[in-house]
Amino acid sequence: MTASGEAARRPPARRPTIKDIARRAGVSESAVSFALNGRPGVSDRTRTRIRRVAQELGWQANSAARALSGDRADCIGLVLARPARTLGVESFFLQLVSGIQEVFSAHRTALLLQVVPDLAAECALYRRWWAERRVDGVLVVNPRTEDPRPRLLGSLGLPAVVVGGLATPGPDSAPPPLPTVWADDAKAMARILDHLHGLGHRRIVHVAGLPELAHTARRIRSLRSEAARRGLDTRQVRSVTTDYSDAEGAEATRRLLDTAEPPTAIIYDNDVMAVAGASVAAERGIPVPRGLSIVAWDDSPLCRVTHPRLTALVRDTAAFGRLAAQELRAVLDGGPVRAVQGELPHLEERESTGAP
Amino acid sequence: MTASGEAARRPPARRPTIKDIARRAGVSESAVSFALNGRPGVSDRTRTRIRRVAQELGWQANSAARALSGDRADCIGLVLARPARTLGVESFFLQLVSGIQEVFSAHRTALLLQVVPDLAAECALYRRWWAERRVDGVLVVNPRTEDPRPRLLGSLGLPAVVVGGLATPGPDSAPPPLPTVWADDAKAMARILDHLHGLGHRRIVHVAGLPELAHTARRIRSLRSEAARRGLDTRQVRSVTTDYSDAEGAEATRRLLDTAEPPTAIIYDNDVMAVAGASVAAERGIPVPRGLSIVAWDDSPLCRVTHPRLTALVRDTAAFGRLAAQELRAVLDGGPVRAVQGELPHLEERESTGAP
DNA sequence: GGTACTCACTAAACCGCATTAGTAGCGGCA
DNA sequence: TGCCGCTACTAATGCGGTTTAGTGAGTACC
Repeated sequence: MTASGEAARRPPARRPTIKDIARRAGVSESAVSFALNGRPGVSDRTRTRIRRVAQELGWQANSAARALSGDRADCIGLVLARPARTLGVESFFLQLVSGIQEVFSAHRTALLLQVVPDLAAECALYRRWWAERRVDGVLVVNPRTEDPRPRLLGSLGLPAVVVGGLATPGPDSAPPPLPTVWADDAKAMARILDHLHGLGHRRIVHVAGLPELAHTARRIRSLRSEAARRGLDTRQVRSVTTDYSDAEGAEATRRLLDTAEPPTAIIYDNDVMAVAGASVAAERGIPVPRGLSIVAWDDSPLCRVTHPRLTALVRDTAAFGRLAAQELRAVLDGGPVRAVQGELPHLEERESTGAP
Repeated sequence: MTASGEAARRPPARRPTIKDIARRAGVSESAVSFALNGRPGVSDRTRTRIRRVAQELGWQANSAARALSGDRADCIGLVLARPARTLGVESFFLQLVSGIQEVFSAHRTALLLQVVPDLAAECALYRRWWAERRVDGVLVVNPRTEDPRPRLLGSLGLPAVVVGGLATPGPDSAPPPLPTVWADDAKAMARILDHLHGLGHRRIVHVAGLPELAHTARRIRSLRSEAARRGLDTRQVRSVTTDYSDAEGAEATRRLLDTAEPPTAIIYDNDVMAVAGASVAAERGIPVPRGLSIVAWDDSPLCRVTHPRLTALVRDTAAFGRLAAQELRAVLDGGPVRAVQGELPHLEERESTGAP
């Protein structure tokens, strides 16, 4: 159903160019360019006058023209390769984007965001952006254990920063390392185990996310080594993987609770699964934390609205986004390839964890 | 803490231009342009040959050059004016963005996303994008009851589509109407009231979102008129407003339950507040739905992980995004200013609603 | 056989800016 | 007086496309 209206399109105001400024200030276009870009070649008096005229006209450089002559796009890209199904359950991405923006908007650099169905589409998009010179660089999220992206971006020469840990290179020879910002999942996992082990838990299961993601692998590895270090039985302290959805989180919980020796504590890799797990416990009449302790990896309002409230690993995701953005800026400025570590998350102990 | 590495920057492959294609195909640059854009002026034989060469070289038009000469940016913008605090609690935006992308990526048009703190910053950004010719058009979200954006965008001549209902014009004279895609909140509210009233509820409160948003006003108005139509007491069927956060949702619920005649049903304007409300009921030992029925406006995994699961108004947000994107495309193609209606949401009846 | 017309293509201008290569004017200095 | 070097500018070129204005060859027509 539509209601038509008049197009009523008044001719839009013409956007001023440096030519307009030049004419109005009585100087050449080059003088204007020098003046506005802080280049030498004009007197202070003239520079001030030109700047005032530009201000009056509300001039802003045409981004296309600037990109064409300057060989920059003043734009960076972020691709989200995700099945639509799991999109937007977590607050993670908007927070991250928000942090990224904070840094780049200060540099008049825009953020191109694209959601694609899978990794192949993501790679194709990088190729296109590169060929089109759409972006000056990209932020790569969700690094995988076998990741084709570092190799591709390296060969294209498209500056990139990997967000969330080092992507493990693919099988064929050594790809160029990409600059990275990462969180210390090992220490975070150790922190959680300290907490649970200290409370007396010996049967602890980690309901992890997608197995192909690098950070999932890191967390699983870390759980195993931390368990070993504490002399815990690795059949009773282990990880299972899911697709991050509430459905699989609940399903995994049911399966775990149905075993002969069910875990006394479960660590969920995101907030949604943790809440789903708590819900399964409630459905079975298992008291939390007495019958089952629950930890959520990543805090959110969700963790605070359940009963009991969920103990959660709190990260400042926006800060992580800022860090990633700063690193990409540094790389664009010709900085070295580095691996920068984000701040260590802390465990917010709430009522969902206690002695078994 | 950082670990340095070698810059190891191999000289990136040079990106091919039409000049390269022209040289290799033995024709002029104009011929290449004609051939690749489907313009007349080259024979079919030559056209095919040029296309093959372009393919071989992996050529893609430099977006800046095309934007400069074609006076388009092949890019649309979306600004999110939100305090960082309330960012990303709802799944709404990523879903919307995902739908928008689907349409625009098919047209090789990119999406520029920016998060800003407030409306003033949003307006400033529109001005800048316009002056910089960064975008061909924008999608305006969260229309307000008194909204400066239609007037601004109209005066700039920056094509725009308002997502989520007609923005009520500001006080000073009539601003140009903007094309819109909207959801019928009135019918949706009527549907919810049908359900609750049919179950026997007479004291129904609507915990709404931010009062300055146009859709909040529409829902409040609609609740009032629907209540009147059914002869319900408007002191017992009413709305209260919040900032959408779990905290205010919980707080509002507490206040409501503390009154002499507490509501027997509450309608929450988002999923997070609904879950928070359910949590407050649990904390007070009020059984849901026997002691309190709960409806969430917008479904999400959250509504399915609580106990009992929440009755929710289900909208296909990605589809709404697609619709908005299609409308903006139409406007960019010179279509008329219209108000297009999205599909009517449906009420998913779950266990959180029942007879009082 | 000359003119008109079409076809397939090339040359050149242009989009708005950055940058490089001049150039005019002037003071200093031998 | 002539030359140098500096300042403050202007002219011209290029970025990579699109588009307009030619241009030469071939064909149709009288």
